[in-house]
Amino acid sequence: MNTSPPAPLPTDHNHQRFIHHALSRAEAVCERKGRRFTGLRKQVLKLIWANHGPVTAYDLLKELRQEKGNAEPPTVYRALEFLQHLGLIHRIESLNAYIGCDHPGRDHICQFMICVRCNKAVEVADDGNMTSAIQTKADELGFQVHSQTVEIAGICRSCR
Amino acid sequence: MNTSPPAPLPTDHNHQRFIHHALSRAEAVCERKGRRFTGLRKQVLKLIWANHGPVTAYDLLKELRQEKGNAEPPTVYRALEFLQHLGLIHRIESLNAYIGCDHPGRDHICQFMICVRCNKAVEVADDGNMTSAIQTKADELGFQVHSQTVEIAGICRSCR
DNA sequence: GATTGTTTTGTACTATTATGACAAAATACA
DNA sequence: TGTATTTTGTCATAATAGTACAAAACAATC
Repeated sequence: MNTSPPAPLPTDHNHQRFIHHALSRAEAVCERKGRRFTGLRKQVLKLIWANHGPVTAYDLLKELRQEKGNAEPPTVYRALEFLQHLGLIHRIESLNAYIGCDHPGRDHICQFMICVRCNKAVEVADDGNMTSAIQTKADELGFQVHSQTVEIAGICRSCR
Repeated sequence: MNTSPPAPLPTDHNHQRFIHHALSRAEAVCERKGRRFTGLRKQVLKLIWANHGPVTAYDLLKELRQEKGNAEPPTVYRALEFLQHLGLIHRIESLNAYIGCDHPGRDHICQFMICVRCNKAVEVADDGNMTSAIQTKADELGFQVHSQTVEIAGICRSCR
């Protein structure tokens, strides 16, 4: 995944602003929850957003090493865990990869459509249909839902 | 996962018959698709069914070693890949584990409810609601669905 | 501002999950 | 039976993830 450096897309300028926005949002979330948004955590979140798609922990590790010379796996995994707990990023199970969350802040359900061609993943804004279908099924079974992993693989519009 | 030996449940006798049934079904599927249901593949499928829940590849490797003395990872992974391609087993991404398929034979969508307490996973018989919710969303986005991963974590009825 | 307790980070090490490559064996089939 | 194909064995290594403990940074209080 993402073995090439972040592509300088036409939208790159926008993307910069987007990253910046994500970072301030993150700062606010940390503030609100009384957690520290340390340099390291910020750096990792920034790297995640700088990648135009899901990134693996070891991709991030490489990038972190380029930026700060040293870094070991636990450093990355700890930052990822922190960010994930705060809902600032999501882990995509079927890719062993991480991606920034489009609308963090409150607890939310998330679902991804993942393009097998361009490797992009988009977080779907659920209108409630999927979630309620799942909930209905769970209720039938007497199953108490804690969390859900919904990852749809296929070909995205621009790759068809 | 499943570090303890397969528990001799009260239903164990039924379970034996269940395993047997799964194996003959598998044989039929292979027949129909012109693939070989070799001793090794049968053995792996049997081990999967013998476990009362999702099993990891390395769990299977251990068990395989006990039964036949030698075995290396590729042996297990190859068998798993084969079985998965034929729809005889599913991989549960969020657990890095495998489980027998309840109703193999035709291509089908599958969704799991996974209990975080007892580690059992049940394959949900989708009545179409979830799938159609996903399909609707995909259509909106111009996304062509290839496969889906739906894994709901929580507490099952008997663990509540 | 120094002291102390807590949180975060660095670092070495290890565990777990998965694949590549190639030779040997088994099987299908002409 | 001989030959092509598929499957398996085996060794090596890659990729992903976590433990444990020391050092550093920080927060809170005196």
